Amino acid sequence: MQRAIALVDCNNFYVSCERLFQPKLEGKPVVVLSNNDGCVVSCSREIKELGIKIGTPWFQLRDIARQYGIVSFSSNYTLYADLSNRVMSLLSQFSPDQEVYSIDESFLDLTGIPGRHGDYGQQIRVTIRRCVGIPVCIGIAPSKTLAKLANHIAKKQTMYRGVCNFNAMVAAELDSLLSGIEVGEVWGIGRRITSRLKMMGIHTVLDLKRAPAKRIRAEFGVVTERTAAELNGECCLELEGVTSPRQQIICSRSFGSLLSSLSDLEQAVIAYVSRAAEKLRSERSVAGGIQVYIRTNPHRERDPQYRQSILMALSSPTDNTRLLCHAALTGLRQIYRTGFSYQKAGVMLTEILPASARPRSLFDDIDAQQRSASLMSTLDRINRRMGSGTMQLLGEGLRKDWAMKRGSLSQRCTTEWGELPSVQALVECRNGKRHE
DNA sequence: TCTGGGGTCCTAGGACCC
DNA sequence: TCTGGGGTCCTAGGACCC
Repeated sequence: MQRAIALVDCNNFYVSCERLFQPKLEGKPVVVLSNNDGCVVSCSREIKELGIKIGTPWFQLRDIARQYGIVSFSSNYTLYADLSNRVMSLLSQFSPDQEVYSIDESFLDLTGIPGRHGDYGQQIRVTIRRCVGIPVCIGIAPSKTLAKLANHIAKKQTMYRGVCNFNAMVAAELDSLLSGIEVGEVWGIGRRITSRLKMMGIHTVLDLKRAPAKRIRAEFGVVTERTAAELNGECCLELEGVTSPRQQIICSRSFGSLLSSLSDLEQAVIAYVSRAAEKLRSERSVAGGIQVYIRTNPHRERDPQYRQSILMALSSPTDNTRLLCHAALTGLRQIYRTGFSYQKAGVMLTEILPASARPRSLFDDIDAQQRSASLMSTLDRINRRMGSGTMQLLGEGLRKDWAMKRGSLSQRCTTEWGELPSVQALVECRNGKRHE
């Protein structure tokens, strides 16, 4: 039986989330910005039509934004994560085998599901739109890589009405579609490989599909070889149903303004370690090492530049925020240099293993460990219930001059009682939808 | 003035061993 | 003068993804 893998991808996901509660923004140019309102990370169709690309620094768009009345939002991850969960949970009802690939994408295995998969795809679209309000497009194909491309076409070519099924096409039709797509659009073919492929005369997806496997292997390695095989309909990448525990947890951020004092950096590092440790405990894991790094702003070429990182081993793997902070601060003091303006710091938890597999030592202080575990779980419970950051280490500081800028943040409409939309706003939402 | 954050996998090369 | 071959493990860095 032919494999049928569907890729469901939300359209301009962050922008769609914002529009959901402000339907008057339908048809208007809207962008969502990264942390610190730095770069564009999601943009509406109207923005793409203006030639603006994802990743463009926002300050470079100030003039054009005024000219075209662009509406901008700071990123509201609480809102996006909640709406994503709703989409994913609905999608899980359409297939026994789902891989949630990212916040706005999910693979579904449709192999063996009876009926025409194109119709099934339309049914999925309508359901997501009606129940959550987010528009999605769907690509269906025998491999994940081809499903990605089918999705790309479903988004670009309106004649497919949001669902493109490669499995329903004859070979010549498919090849003609593939010959019209640049090779850089392929999942797994990034900027570097694209330019090297082009030097070899491989420009389109069809060119890569037809390239000799041995040559691709020799030039680019096993990963790209697999990608090419997937283009030929060979399914090399299986769906990964259960998410395996992470191997590293990173928390890093640029500061709202440049920092130079060690004490400011210490506050930020304590805050980042706290976030990372919270994630670690939520996965019931412990970490054996913690890496800290700091850097100046590489874009300010005239300023003296410095970047350094250090990996600290822990005497025994732990999930305790205070122990992790102690290691991180020891490291930070070793790499800190005076005379620089720092723009960013980060911490990375490594050597992660399940808490149940933590090695025991003869010298473990069982009492102290139990007290620490109970302190941490109380901390997490309070912050889950009362909101993140309700209870924190004093070392994070209270003023947080370094905290990131989020100038145009929307409400957390679906997760905070205090930020629920008013009845009137909801009526406006509904009326807005009717006009579509 | 202002340029994000969080991940994974693979490979090359060095250290070390027999 | 001529200096092997094969294996493992670790780390840093590159490339990719959203």
